[in-house]
Amino acid sequence: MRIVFMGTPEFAVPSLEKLIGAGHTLAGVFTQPDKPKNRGMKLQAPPVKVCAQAHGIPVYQPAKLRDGTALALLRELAPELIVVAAYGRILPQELLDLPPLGCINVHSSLLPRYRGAAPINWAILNGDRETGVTIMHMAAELDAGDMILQEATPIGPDENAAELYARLAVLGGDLVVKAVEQLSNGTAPRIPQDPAGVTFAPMLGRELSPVAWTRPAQAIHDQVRGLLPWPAAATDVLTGEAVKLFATALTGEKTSARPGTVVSAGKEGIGVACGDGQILRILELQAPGKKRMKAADYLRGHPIAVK
RNA sequence: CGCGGGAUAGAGCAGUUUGGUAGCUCGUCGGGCUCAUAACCCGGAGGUCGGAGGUUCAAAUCCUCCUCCCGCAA
Repeated sequence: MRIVFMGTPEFAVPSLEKLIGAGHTLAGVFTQPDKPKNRGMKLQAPPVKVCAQAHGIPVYQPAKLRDGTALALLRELAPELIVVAAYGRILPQELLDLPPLGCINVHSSLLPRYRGAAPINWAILNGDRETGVTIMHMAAELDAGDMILQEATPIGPDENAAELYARLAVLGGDLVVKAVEQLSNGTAPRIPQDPAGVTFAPMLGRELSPVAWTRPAQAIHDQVRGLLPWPAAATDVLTGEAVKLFATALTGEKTSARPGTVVSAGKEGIGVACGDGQILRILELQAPGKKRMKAADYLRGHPIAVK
């Protein structure tokens, strides 16, 4: 099938690669323009661009989708179907209407739950035990279109959002290939989303980082896992400066210490008292200006007083 | 030229201001103690102090340039 692919970050790469692998004709790839990012404000090419170029597929990075040039370009490319995966822009109706088979989207949640920008993170932050990937038709309203395929996967008790992100990206790639196949032979279902089950997953922000140790250990464990790789949970109970937490472990051990108290520090990690009386063990952290390291390594150069 | 921090033994850090024999905690190796141990005691190995120049009798330390890493901001 003749397809135009639209996507930007790492999440979209497996979908693109699997569509190529399935033998489809990629007429073109749309991705966000290179943007000045990071230290030194260097221009950074989106992962999808790198992947597309490696396969010799023409890459387009329009700054605007509504000035007519994108529409003209798409007419020229004449795709039967547009596949979108984390493109990061809203497609105007005129683009949605262009391909004969329409536009489909790879979304990393079990819709109608978690419409929006950060579904993977919110599934973990809320303590969900499973999530998944949905392939759906695109509608004017964000992530609200009729569903074609959906696949669930359990969330591991210690799995973090970065790991889950990678898994769902692959799952989404497999699923989108199936959906394209069904669309091409006319067997694709259209399952409306149940309005009663709709929830939203807004973009993450730095304000989610600070850990409130008065919360239960499980909730903090979820926070640490859900906010990776960015913005990451952070706490200042160790040294007074904000330290990012990359990995924690539930111990099941009880303490009567006040929440936020450091009750142990050794090669097992750093134990901190939580609101429900349980001890949460910090396994991996990152101090300002430092690299991410195991808690035991951190302790060698930064002795911590245990109360 | 967006702002800032950093690179010293396998790991994490101190030492740099005020140049003068390379230090701490841990790991590692050997020995000892012990019913036993991730505990304790004794001893050892391991570092061109990120790289290249410069100043100096002498540079981890002062000057110049480079490479890589991290935080903020976007």
